[in-house]
Amino acid sequence: MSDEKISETKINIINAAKKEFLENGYKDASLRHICKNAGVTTGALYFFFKNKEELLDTILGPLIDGYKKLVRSLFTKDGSGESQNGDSMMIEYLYKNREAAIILIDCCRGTKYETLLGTIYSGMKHGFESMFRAGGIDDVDGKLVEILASMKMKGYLNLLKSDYGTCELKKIAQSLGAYWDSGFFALVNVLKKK
Amino acid sequence: MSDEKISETKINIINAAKKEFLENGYKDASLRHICKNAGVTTGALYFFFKNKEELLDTILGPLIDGYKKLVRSLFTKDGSGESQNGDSMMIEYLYKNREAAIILIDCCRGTKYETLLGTIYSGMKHGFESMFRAGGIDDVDGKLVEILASMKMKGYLNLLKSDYGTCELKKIAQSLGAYWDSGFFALVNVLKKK
Amino acid sequence: MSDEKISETKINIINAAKKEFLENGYKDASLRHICKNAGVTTGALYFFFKNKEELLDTILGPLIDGYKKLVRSLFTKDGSGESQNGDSMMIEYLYKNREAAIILIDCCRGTKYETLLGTIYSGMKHGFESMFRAGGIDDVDGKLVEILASMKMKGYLNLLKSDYGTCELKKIAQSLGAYWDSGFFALVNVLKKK
Amino acid sequence: MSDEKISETKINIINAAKKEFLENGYKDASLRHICKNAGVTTGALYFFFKNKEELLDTILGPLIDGYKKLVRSLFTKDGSGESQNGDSMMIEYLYKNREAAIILIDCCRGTKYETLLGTIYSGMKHGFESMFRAGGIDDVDGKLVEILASMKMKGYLNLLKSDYGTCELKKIAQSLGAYWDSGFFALVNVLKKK
DNA sequence: AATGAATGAGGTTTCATTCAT
DNA sequence: TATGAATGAAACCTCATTCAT
Repeated sequence: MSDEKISETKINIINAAKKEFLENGYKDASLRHICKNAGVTTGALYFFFKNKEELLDTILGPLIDGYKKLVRSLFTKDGSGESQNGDSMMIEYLYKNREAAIILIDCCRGTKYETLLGTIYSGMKHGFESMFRAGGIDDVDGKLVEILASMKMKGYLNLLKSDYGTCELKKIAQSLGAYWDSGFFALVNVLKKK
Repeated sequence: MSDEKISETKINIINAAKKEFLENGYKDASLRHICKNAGVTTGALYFFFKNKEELLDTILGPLIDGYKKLVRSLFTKDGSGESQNGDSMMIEYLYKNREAAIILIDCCRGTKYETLLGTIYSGMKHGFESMFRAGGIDDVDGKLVEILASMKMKGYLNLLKSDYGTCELKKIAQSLGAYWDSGFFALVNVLKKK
Repeated sequence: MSDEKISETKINIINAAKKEFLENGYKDASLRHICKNAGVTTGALYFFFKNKEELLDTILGPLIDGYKKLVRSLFTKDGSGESQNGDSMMIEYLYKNREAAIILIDCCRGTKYETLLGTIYSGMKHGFESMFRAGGIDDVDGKLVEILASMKMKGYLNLLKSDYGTCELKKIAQSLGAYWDSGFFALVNVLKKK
Repeated sequence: MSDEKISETKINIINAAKKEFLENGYKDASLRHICKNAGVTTGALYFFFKNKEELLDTILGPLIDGYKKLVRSLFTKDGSGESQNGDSMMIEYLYKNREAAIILIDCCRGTKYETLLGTIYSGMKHGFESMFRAGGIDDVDGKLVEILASMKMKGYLNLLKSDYGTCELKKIAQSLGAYWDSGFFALVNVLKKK
């Protein structure tokens, strides 16, 4: 449908960059290595990308655009933004863009994307807090919420790193959902007794 | 008992190194910054440490020795190595050596300690697998186990990063224990039905 | 008379190059910037010009041809080449080709045109020397002459950088002429006393 | 008297840098060339200087400090700051620091020192304007003043580039002084008639 | 007539490391 | 013990230039 032809070289560079970012993180990724693996010289890279950061932007941009769109659509459907169904849609979406998603979550230390990740964490924490309130707990420890959020994110991350087919992925995601839900309700009960 | 007096300079270097490793990770840590913050020159650092790696070894060595000792003692007491009591002892131990523990878990990308971490993960996974077997599930998905282990480790890590007192730490650890246990049993039930 | 139609693209490139040379000097001028500002790609530039140097040649060539012609005509009219009238004709000529003239005088550090500038300086110095001889001074210090010449050239240069209309320009040029002449004769008197 | 020993290597680097700056200007100066000519590697340069700019600062700093001190002392002695005596003291001072002075005046395009040069030009222009007022001309053309100032500065610059002894320098400076003064008064007369 | 892609050298800077003293 | 000096490789990036189309 689209008649934009993306240069093969550019694709090679992007793929080599993805690999390098995944292996070493953004900061420790070497443009030289990327170019060598892509079979081009440094100058070629700089024909397609203004600098290292724009290379990262090119990889993460589409992922983030889609993510924002998905979040918006989830929020307009139901006010919570933290429904179980939303979770599964999110997982499916991220899984379709696995490499970029892993880079965003796990390989962006020290970049501007840390801020975005922080925002996402905030959203997750708000979700947990409203669930705690729904369970009758108003003064939940902030650090505990943070731990829960980070664990959930870590779960997502490792799910992305796996090689499941879409079907098996759903099963695992459901298993994880059961784990999280039961764990959460147990936690609520423990906290209520105090 | 020991009459080895550790030079104050060495201590300064180690402390500066811990801070730098925590902030930037091992690879992005700059020996120059460490030396500057320690108030010494590079030559001094290289008098005490053969190279950057040995500096990391010095920081992580005691932690790892103690860890191995603790694991051995837990295994000789009861065969599982994954008892609730073992968990809490482990948390307490790591919390006593928080800085080194965080460095080991979170700041060693690309170093030989990734292997050790892998071993620790293996241990955790074996623990989970034996618990699954005890719950009547023999063929649990390896990747699922890995996700559970990584989430638990992430929980530990964030616990270590907090600033709880020993007393509060226990409470949080218990809460997390409840979360993990309930989640786990729910998971067993889900998997049994299949 | 001539039926050579100069391509619009070529003109755009030349204009963009003039601007860039004026702002940054020849050496620090970037062909990329020039092309970007001209709205073409590097390939287009290299279709019209063999290299960066030829681009400069194209800009300075006509100026220099005209300059040589003017000098010849001045020399054939009267032998001095340094008459007041010659000065004013020269100023007018350069003012008509201001951009190129400024580039030649002020933006060619490290290029072959430094040699030409040197030749021009030599001409000016010969003029001064013959004026000194006419004033009865045969052994004037060469360095002093050089300073006088460089100052005069700097005066020209700043005149070119101004935005005077032709009429006002003449007034200023006359003022400067008075300055130079009076200064020169005072100088002759000082030197005679020694 | 002073017991600060400046490393020989540092001196070599500074000398090589001065030469390179003088020949190519600051921007086109190559640190690689400087290091090669100083007989060291790039790393050595960065032991002594934070970056290219600091290398320039080190060369120009003392010159500028002395310049400011001299200006202050001239202003406190007599209010004008533009006396003939001040001129000659300034020339002598600059001549003692010729290389740095030439670099400051002629090799700093595009650096922060352009601002300082601008300030110096402003001072010169103010001096000219007050002289014009003293001569009965209140509305002198700003551009004309600028041309006069730039010519004077160019005279200084070429004086600095010469190889006179202190004694001969004074003579030349006096000759130039006569040139400038007579020129100036002639100019005043021309402007009065209008 | 002009584009878009690619090269390779060189730019400034940071790094871990070494070594004479 | 520790300093200060120096190395050389590698980092990101820009440049003038070339070439197939």
